[in-house]
Amino acid sequence: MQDIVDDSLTAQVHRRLRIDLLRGVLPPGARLKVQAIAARYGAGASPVREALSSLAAEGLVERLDQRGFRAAPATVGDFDELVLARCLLEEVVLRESLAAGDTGWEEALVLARWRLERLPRADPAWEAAHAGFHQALLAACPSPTLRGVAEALRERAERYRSLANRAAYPGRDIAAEHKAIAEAALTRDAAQAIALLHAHYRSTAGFLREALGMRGPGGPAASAR
Amino acid sequence: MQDIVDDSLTAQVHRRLRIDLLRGVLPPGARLKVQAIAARYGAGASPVREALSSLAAEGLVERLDQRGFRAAPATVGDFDELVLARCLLEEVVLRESLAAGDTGWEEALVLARWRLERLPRADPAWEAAHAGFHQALLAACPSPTLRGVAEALRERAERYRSLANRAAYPGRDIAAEHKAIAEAALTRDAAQAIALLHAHYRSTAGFLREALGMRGPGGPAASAR
DNA sequence: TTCGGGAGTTTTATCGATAGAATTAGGGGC
DNA sequence: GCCCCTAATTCTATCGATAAAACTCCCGAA
Repeated sequence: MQDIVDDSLTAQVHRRLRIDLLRGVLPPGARLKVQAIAARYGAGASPVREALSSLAAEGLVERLDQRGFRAAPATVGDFDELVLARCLLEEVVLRESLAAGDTGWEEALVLARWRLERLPRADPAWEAAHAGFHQALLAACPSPTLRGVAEALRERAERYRSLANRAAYPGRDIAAEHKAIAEAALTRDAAQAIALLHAHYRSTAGFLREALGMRGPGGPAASAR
Repeated sequence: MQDIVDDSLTAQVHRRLRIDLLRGVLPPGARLKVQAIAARYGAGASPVREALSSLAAEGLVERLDQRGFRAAPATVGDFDELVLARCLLEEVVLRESLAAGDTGWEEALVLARWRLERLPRADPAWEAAHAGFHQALLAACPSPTLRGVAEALRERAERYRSLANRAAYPGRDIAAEHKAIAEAALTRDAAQAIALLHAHYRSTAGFLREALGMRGPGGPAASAR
């Protein structure tokens, strides 16, 4: 048969817009003209407008006074702040996850790492597996709200990664980093896991900033001991 | 012409809906019929629908598959999780704020506490002053994103407070609690400030849970219809 | 050439109308 | 008397149309 009950047009547009935004198809700062989008996704103005409103609330899109919407801009400042926010937030979320994780969580984590490990970084499924690994890491944190925020921040970060399309990470062994993080997590060594996670993020941030040719002011990733 | 030409209708509706939602005028779980709201706020369906979409993204409203919107339900489970999330999040946000706060931050904090202190709890301006105090506390955290999340959570918490309308806090000296928190913050005693803040939240939570007559897992606080 | 003023052209923000999905109200069967 | 099925009614999800606001571009004055 066909697709699983295509939900509302609004939902479809929302989903597709989000993907295009995260994938960089719609570059930062690009004006999002309602008519154009409506035509592109085969919908009227109402669903598009609704989807854009949601995305604006989520922060992926910006609303200009009386001038419509545009893709959220990407700047060094925003990026650095994003990294900082992730480090600070995941510090507690990871800690709580380690404190509350049970056997099921451990197994899911092992599985997630296995799936990530066996995929080459070039595989299109790698992104999803990577996201899965990081999610599994935090999955046991008892606050869905905070896990949700962490997830939202991860998405924003992935957008930057897409923008620095296929940036290579010379001389870096990401698999090893993930392995180390997973091990620290499984042995419930919170301090170590957090330190490794932070290093992981900061390292990626460094490469990305480089690849994006971003530099100059914007406020360095502050000090998060 | 400086008729502060209220921004777009969508924005107006959004603002008013949010207020009514936070104030409990629109009780948890209440169906939010587009037409009714449109009529109430003197607008067409489009602006209302857009506003509702945003609010849904913000979590104040829920979207039912093909059945419209309804005010986010309020349950013990949600409330407890909210308190937990606030404690965990503000633990780092407050810590970073204390670490980064400069003289200006200190002065703003002192001022905020002064304003709060001189207002009787019954004064309609108390809520705002209270919000101001807690914001001032976190204001120096270098991550606007996390401050924003903290603020969003505070709003959700205030919604619960409204629902437990004019609940008294017998035998509790809130002013003293604020004073202690402010002092710990000003002396940069992070551990102490965090402990006091957590106690402050948990204490309020206890009274609220009581006042709302919430007990039993997931029990709804209201049933609309 | 440079700057300010319009006229003309896009786009946005909203409205009113309309298929259709859902919910409710009735009427028989069992 | 209780439950199921169909008709009537209520709302939601969308479309197409339309003032109003915001850009463009071209032109003439300095």
